[in-house]
Amino acid sequence: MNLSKEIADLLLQMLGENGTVEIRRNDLAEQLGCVPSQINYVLSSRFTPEHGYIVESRRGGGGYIKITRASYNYETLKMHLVNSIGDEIDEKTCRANLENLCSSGVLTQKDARLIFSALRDHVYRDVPKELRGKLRAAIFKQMLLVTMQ
Amino acid sequence: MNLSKEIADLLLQMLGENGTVEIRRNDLAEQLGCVPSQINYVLSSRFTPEHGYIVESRRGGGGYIKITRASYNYETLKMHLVNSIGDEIDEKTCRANLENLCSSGVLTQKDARLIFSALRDHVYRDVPKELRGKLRAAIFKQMLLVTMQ
DNA sequence: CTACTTGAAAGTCAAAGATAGTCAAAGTCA
DNA sequence: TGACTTTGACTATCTTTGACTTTCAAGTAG
Repeated sequence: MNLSKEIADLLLQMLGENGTVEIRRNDLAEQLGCVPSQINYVLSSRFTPEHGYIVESRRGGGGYIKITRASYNYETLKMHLVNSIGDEIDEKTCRANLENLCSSGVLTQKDARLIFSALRDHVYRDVPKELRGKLRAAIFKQMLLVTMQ
Repeated sequence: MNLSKEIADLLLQMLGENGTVEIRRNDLAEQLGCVPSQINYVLSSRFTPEHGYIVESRRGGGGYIKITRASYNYETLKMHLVNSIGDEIDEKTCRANLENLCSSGVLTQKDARLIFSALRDHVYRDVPKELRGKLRAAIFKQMLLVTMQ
């Protein structure tokens, strides 16, 4: 298992039931034996708003990083989604969106997996590159509309 | 016996009872004394949805390739189905197939509607005509495998 | 009180490292 | 000959690291 995943798992565990943690970046890095900026990498790759998290921080003496699991209501989620999909979309963003919908209980794991299977890169192998994103977005929206109706 | 077959056999053995393996491409290649891309060849020629497998992967540090076999009970049914779809398919045929699956209790109405939404003609407007059928077939198969998993 | 200084955080970014994917040329075998 | 296989150069993506930058709180001088 790689470092980033370990860090992410640790943070997830610390988030726990409460859904919030506050860390000191340098302390955590030392405890884990990595460079501090690795923490930033993990945060920016796995604790984004699309993944359903809000990250706040403060520099200087007494600085901190605070992670909060966002709990949106159904309407907000829908609006966020509709706005975030746009004209084209890539596999990664689809996955993040679906995970978010899942963890907030809007979609079941099963539906999410099903939808995702239609959005996987390798399915679009034969489609001209410049079309892939557009087509994926069209299919994604279509399916979301159907599940959420 | 050729290399590809050996690799395939090894993977099958590793899939074992569990029906799932996770490998590191480069390690396996080295262990087998072949180039890494040979693994990709085996996967794309023998572990396709038509064969009843789902392949996921990730690049970069800690990267992996994960192979999952669709569950044993449904295997025959699924393979039959997926294989009967062929290389391309049109909207009407998809609908007929889905209705069939529904009425024989293999799929729920809800799943069928969801799947169908990704196969509708108008979604493929911008795709070159000669590609539509192929793409639709690829997506259909992928989704069927995932729902019936 | 205000302005400046200083040290303690966190942030940014780009280079290097670690994997996997793609593609086409060459080889093999029925 | 045609389908399948093997190979390797090149590409794409994800991770790790560290040098450098920015921000903040607290202390200090005027």
